[in-house]
Amino acid sequence: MGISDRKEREKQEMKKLIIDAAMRMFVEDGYEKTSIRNIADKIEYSPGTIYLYYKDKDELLYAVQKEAFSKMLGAFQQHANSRSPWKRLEQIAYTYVNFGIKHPDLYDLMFIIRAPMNTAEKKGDWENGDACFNYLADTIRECMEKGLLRYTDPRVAALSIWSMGHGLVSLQVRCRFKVMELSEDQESQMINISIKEFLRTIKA
Amino acid sequence: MGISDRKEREKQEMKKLIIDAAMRMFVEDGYEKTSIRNIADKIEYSPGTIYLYYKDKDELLYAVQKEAFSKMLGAFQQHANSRSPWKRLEQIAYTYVNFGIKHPDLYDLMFIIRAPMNTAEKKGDWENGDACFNYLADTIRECMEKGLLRYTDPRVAALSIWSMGHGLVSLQVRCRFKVMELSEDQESQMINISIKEFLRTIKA
DNA sequence: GGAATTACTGAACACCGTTCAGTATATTTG
DNA sequence: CAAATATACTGAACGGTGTTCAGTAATTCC
Repeated sequence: MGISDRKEREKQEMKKLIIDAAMRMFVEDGYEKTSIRNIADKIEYSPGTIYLYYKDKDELLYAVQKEAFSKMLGAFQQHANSRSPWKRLEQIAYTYVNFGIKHPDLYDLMFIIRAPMNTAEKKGDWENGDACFNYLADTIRECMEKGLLRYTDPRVAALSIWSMGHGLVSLQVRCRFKVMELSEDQESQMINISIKEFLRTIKA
Repeated sequence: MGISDRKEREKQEMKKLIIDAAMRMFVEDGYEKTSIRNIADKIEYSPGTIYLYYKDKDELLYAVQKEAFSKMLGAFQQHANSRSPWKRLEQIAYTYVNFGIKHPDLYDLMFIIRAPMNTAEKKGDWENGDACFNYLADTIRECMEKGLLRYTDPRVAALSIWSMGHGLVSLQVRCRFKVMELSEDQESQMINISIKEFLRTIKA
């Protein structure tokens, strides 16, 4: 049946049109200014149309989040691909933090705001972050097999390393380091030193 | 002048009435459902009245945030008061994470949401977190004086320790650990192990 | 070509933060 | 004490939000 094939294809194209517009607005104008109405305006459709393709805003954000994660995975593949598992772990850490600071609005969507996790809850699982998390988890496993890490449980290692990275990024993008009264330069410098020191302390 | 004294007192009482109501709604109904209108309803005033006492919602949240920080300071004083600086540091870490997980909505206000930091920006400084941060910073300084920490810079130490704690809490309250597919029990257990391991690795 | 299906619209609903002319109360002044 | 002034508060209105749905226009089917 050629027609229903085309219909399906058109539906997918429309969904892509929507999340591409959303993604662009997200990066350019920030999360706060990306409303259903604004997205509809941008793609020259009525607000109601968006609801024919996504059940609600949460589901739309979930789709955009997926895109953001594949962008992060790309960054990992490009900047964290050393053959040495330890070196790769270091590269992952720096790439993660750089990504967060360079794309704060995408980082919001991926790790900070509550929004798209309701959809993840409904769907029963949250597949979006899988590939990125496994990139880290696999590297950690490799490191531990070679006895390069001080951890005994790879899950604890992943949880800890991820938390340290996320803590640094999220306190920085949410301006909480303000309390330390550092200059911008000092702040980003100290974040880098923190990563370096942390990696040093977890190394076997 | 007795009358203007009373007027000033009444003004302060009204401000307190507002933030107390806001604080209660925050904890009971969550951040999302705490609107200016709802707060006004609760204290039986019109929405406009609130704007006679707080310039905007951000400034109101800033005031509530202050309360939340004093609550956290109270928790520190109660549960992290060992004479031994190292033990106190450990207590601070556990108290911080417990506080965040026990009061996720207050934690939101203090460290996650963007909101009240605009007011902090305008005021030039962010005094709200001062006391809590200094509680940590002082303990770190004491530890370092006694050579109990592997860090060389106390600021880096504070940044790192705080980030680890915040990373654990915020990924947990925002359900991002979902990707690891752990049971609730496992998750909270691993968070505790992460803290323990982290403290072990930074100990000199 | 006419009927049935599909795609889309845009007004309407119930919220939100915020403003402001108008009113009611309290204080000061003559 | 009465009039004038100052203060405290109201609630409708503005422009925004996410979401729904009756109605319309286009497409596909028979």
